Amino acid sequence: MNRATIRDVARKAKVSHQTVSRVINGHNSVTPETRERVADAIRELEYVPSQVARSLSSSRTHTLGMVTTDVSDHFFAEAVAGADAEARKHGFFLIIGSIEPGAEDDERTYLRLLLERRVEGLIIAVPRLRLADDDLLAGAATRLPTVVVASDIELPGADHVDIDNRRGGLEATSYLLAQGHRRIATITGPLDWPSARARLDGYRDALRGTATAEAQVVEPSLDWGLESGRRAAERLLAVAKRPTAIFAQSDLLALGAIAALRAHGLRVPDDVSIIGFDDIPVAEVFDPPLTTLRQPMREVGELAARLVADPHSGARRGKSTRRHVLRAPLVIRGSVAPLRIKSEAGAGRSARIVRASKG
Amino acid sequence: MNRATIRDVARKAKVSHQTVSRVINGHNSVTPETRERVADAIRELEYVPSQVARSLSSSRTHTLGMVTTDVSDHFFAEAVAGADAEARKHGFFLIIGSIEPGAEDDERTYLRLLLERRVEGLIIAVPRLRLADDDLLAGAATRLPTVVVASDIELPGADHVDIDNRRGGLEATSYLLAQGHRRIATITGPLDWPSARARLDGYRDALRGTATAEAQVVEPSLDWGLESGRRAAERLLAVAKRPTAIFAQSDLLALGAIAALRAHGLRVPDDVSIIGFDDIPVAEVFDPPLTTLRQPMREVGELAARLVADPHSGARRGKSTRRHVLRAPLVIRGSVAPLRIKSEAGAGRSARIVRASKG
DNA sequence: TCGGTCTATGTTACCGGTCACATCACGCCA
DNA sequence: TGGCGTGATGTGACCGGTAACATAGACCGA
Repeated sequence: MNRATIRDVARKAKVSHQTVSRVINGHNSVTPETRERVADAIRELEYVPSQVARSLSSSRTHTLGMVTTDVSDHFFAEAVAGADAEARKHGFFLIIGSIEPGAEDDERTYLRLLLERRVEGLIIAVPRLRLADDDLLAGAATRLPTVVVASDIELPGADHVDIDNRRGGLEATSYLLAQGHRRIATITGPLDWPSARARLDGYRDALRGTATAEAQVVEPSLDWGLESGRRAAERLLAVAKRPTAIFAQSDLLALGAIAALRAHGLRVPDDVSIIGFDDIPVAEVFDPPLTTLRQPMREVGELAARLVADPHSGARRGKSTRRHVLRAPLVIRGSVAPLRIKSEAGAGRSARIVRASKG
Repeated sequence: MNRATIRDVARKAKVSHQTVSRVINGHNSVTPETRERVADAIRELEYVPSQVARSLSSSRTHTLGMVTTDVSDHFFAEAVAGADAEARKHGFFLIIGSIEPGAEDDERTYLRLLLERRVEGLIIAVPRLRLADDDLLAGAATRLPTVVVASDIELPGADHVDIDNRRGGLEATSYLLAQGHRRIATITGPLDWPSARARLDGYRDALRGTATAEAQVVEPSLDWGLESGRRAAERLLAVAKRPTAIFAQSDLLALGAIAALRAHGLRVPDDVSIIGFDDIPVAEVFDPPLTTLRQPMREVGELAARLVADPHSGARRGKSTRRHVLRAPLVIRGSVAPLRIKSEAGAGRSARIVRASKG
């Protein structure tokens, strides 16, 4: 038994298929009586209109496409959830092509799938996009509203939405400086991520402004994860001049680093201060509660979807590229302490001096 | 400038549109020369075939639909990622209707949207489904392959995939018993979640088998989150007979509880042992590393998609409901210690006795 | 040499809606 | 009373593919 069509309903209600269409779409010029008859037929036949046919004839799919890094990454999942909700508000359906780590070749495949499905807008949330110079993407960006998220690729016709990573890196480091720290290390993310580079730039900006500060950059080989943080911290500990504070570019890196420091008998924040980046859900309940910068990924997703879905708010094809940057606010908790000089007596003083020189 | 159609390509290549169709679909009986000419035309016109038109005429959408609880929940995101990957392996595209907390009325809307888009299979991953008795869902389940995930609703014609929560609850509690604990509390999830009820059943199963054991059930009012865990632990501490071990039904509840215990000067696991459920990414790096049961949500998603996408592996409409249950293995880390009797001397003995009585 | 089979290609209908336009009945006003 | 605007409904084409069948050579064996 196949699904009923609009003509089946029409026959049953003894009207034309067009009248049925009018009822479905809530058109005004239909007699209440007719409307009722049609509604009955729809109910009896369990008729569900075909969006497929509708899309073909109206050439509107009410669908937005999003190509994203693996959604099992919490932050991209947040962005997806935000975009999804916002898209729906504008009457769009979001369909997602999620790229698994290691399957980066799929980027093109998924993009193509989305285009074949005639999405009416495109959100590209793949930080290390291989498609940057791809014709398919370039063509898409000129055809439909396109927003690039968390990536610095140049895509004519596309808007960009991103976290202000550089400023975030600057603020994280400045905060450590303000707490009196001078020997401040950073554990970066993988430097092929634009966000990692931007945070590193911010870190350097901050240190540049402070003559006495010493930089120490550790780049983890692999990813943003715990294990990388742990290993990076191990490397820091092997150095003669141990830092008094660490800016870890992700919360997981921070947590991994804390674990490694603990394993070496160091206390956080008493011996070493740590600041993260992300504000993952457990950051708050960790011991110590992690001081970090909150990445508003949900808002990023929402903004991206709004730009794509709402023709009035930008991302119109052909328009020049606009950059929307969202700030990552500092969340102060317990993993950063003022610098303590060796003798207990000097503990508070150092911090006070810093504050004085700042204000 | 509108997208080129198959007939535009045909005109340019001086063949019929059918021949173009043949080339696109890799049909064999086309001269290499013709194929080449068509391919050139496709390239020049930047032709991308319309999946919409294709679906309409072939009545195949190659699309699976998934209705899920908010994907910003890590575990559902995992399930979605698994289902997505598996669906793709079978040549399907997964489209998702994610229900935001508080917008449960959307369940029906999204289900309907999926049906309008003529999905060829359905994955329902909403633990507390309001649609349980809905005609729309019932009709869908008889029409297309349907799998219900992590829910105990009865849906004729649908397969079920779930974690073995009861066994998980049993094993968590048994492990605490095996460590010598007798006063064991549980912090449940919200009891309108089937998984929470099943874990509670498992907990009771375990205690029933041990005459000397004492149960203590705390149900958090709201959710599975940190704050609920914290509050639940507070309530436990207010009781005269303090438990020596706690089975928290989620890792976040566990972490929240640990935070509360610490705030009261209690050490984990020295004063109170805690076991969680989930194995979230940070469980491993927490201090102490959390002993917990790993929920293989990715596998759940994969299995669900496989059942729906592969007609040979079940979920055929009309067939009787099958139940597939995945085990949640125990992951032993550092948040559970053997029961210590007040006097330090007795510490190890208690645990030894238990082990002996068990083997 | 001729019908039969196979290959390459073309022709036409069809999928299930929407769109543009046609039609018809009715009421109103000059 | 006739013309016209308007509301309710119907008709046929069309969206861009696929499916089924038709056709025209080429090859092949009897």
